[in-house]
Amino acid sequence: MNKRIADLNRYLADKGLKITRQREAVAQVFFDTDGHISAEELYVKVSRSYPGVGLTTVYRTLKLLKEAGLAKERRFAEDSQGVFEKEDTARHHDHLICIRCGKIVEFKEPLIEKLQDEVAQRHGFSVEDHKMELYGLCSSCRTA
Amino acid sequence: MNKRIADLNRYLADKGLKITRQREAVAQVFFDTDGHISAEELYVKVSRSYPGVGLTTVYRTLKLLKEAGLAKERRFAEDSQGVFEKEDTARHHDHLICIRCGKIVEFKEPLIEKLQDEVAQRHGFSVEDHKMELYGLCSSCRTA
DNA sequence: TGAGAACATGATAATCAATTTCAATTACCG
DNA sequence: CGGTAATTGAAATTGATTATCATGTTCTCA
Repeated sequence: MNKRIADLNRYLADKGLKITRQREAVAQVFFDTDGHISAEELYVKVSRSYPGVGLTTVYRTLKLLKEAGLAKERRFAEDSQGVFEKEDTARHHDHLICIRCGKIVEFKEPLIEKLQDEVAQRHGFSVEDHKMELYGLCSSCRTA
Repeated sequence: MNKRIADLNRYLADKGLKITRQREAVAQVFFDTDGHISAEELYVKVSRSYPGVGLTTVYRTLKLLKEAGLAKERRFAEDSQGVFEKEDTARHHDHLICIRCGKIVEFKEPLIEKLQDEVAQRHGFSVEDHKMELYGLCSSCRTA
């Protein structure tokens, strides 16, 4: 059915972990979600289709998905809870966030990544990952 | 004595807030600290020179310092603890973080900021602030 | 200068997301 | 199938941060 579910199952098998109803339910709903979702929100969504899955299990499954490289955790505002999004390594992106309405736009800028590598090299670092968030006003909020 | 303490006192006066022993103690120790420090760490440090200042007050003072534009709060990786650093608006910088030893190097790259503005403009955004963190291995950890 | 009003303090309690615990349940290897 | 190790979910716990509140301090203005 789903390539990503298969990826997860392969990861579980490799680690000697088990494929359970709950894990498949959480993963399925997560993979069907676009954009960002918190553990709490995902829990509510999963409960609708597959009642009886606990919040604890949602947290645990998200952790597994991260370990398997299938999900990525983000933390936008400095006070909020973590949110998760599908990891698509082929399409790494950064975020543009409106400080008034909260709108989030994803973008990718290879030139910036190239410069990041250069800067890191200058300091003797190799870059494994990065996080870049631009905070500002979107067009609607600017004219309003 | 200290220009920054004066800045803080001016801010407090403007807001109708009061200059207290505790606020000066926390601010003084904070301004004497280079790099990043958590509220808890600052509390310990303050307690050595000025015993009897509560953790609650350290949190409250750091919040004031942020509001006054004299401190900046950061949250690296997915660590749940926020850290603070002196804000020197004339020298905004980003961070290079070693994922093995935790070493943090600050850097500034005007070219990247120029590109950020361009990307934002393309999406109708104005940029007010940004956060960029590069995660990788420092030279010592790479060769170890 | 001194009294009063407003603000600040600090111990403790409360919050909130996230993790741990643990007894009961389930997957899966042979 | 049977046994064992992994998994589950409810509840308890953690860890960082914030709110509460009675008491103490600062600062204004007469």
